[in-house]
Amino acid sequence: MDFTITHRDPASPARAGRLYTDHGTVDTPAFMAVGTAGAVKALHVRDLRESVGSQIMLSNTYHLFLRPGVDIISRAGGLHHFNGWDKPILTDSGGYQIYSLADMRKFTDDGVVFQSHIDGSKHYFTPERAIDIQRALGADIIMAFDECTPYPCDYDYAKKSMNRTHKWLKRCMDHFAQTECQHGYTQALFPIVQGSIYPDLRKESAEYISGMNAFGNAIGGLSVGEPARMMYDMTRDVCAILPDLKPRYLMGVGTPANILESIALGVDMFDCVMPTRNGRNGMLFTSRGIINIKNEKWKDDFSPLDPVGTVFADLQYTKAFLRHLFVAKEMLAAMIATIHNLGFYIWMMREAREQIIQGTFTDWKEKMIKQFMQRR
RNA sequence: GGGGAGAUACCAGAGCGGUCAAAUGGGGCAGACUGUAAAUCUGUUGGCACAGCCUUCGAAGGUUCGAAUCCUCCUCUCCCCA
Repeated sequence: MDFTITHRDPASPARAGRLYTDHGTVDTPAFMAVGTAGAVKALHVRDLRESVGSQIMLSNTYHLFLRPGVDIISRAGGLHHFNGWDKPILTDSGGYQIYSLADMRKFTDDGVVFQSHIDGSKHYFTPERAIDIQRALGADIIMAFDECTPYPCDYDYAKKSMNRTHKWLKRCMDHFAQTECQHGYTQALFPIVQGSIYPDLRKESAEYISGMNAFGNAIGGLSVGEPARMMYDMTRDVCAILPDLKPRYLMGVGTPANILESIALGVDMFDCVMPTRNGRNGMLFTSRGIINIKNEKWKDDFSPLDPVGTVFADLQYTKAFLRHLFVAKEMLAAMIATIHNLGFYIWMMREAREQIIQGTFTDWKEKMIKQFMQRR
């Protein structure tokens, strides 16, 4: 695996690069579509690849562990073989579920007991186990087992949690070094910076994480409800410390504006459920702003979804028809919205990359963000 | 022809003398959603000069301090028997 920065924006820390994996190349800045259970909801891998143009997708250790189970995926030859996506995959470690399933978990001395959201059964995750599972799943990039703190989070807890994440990281790194991918290709482990919204904790965490000398590094614990300003401040502080030549991954971000601002701070990789989930709920990200396609005002708007969109569905379907599909609760509504939104996100990343290469990123970014501020 | 049941807000359907502008579903409208417990959740859904007032429960009369709820009559619907 390799990562090269090919261009730098003259007016900001933004950079364009290439991430090389055994399953192909990822141009950065990159957005990863979220396929929690091994599938991007409402989308075929063929459309993810050919229509949307994704180069990498994300899946979740916790969900795949519960269903269908690690053994099945391992016997299938790894997640790539199981779900038919032969390009790069990143798996989250289950750390986020410690946060989102907060009322169904219990910390012990060296791990976390989870209660399954599916059937209530109890399962024990440790850093070592999270690595073992991700070795068996076989994603190209795997994540350290961390705790994502909520917002707001008091200082003492943030510090305690950060220290626990650091201890877990050490165990993840050690266990990672002692094990191998089960499917014959290279995997990289990304550690995760925590520290909530406290600059000194973020600094401490970023320094600790940098010292682990991993292939790439992630920033976690943001976009959990804090003001965007805070998120940018934390991201800026952390990026200033993380190794310049290694990929930086801002986990769970975000809105188009969040992503563009974070690219400008030197982030290379993103993932977010927003284009898929919000799409299924009727929110469309278009080149002319954000729209709620379920609103009555679109009922007789026979213009294409996005006249300058890059996905076939953008010209194939009208706003009025897609609104009708949502109102009628047709499955096709979710499919069209998903392919459109992901197409938009991927287009935006390609364009951002191109603007960095051309040296015009900063001006372009400002113009784009103004467009996203407007709701139509 | 005989016997019975019923008409309530956009729809279905509770309510059966005051705490009813009227439960609950559905539908409509709007909002939320950031490493997915989410094809989900929340709000709202008679009018207005909106902590109050006005007009509503098939129509018209009546009883009562007070009626969607009781009585009379009218109109319409459905069911059973022949």
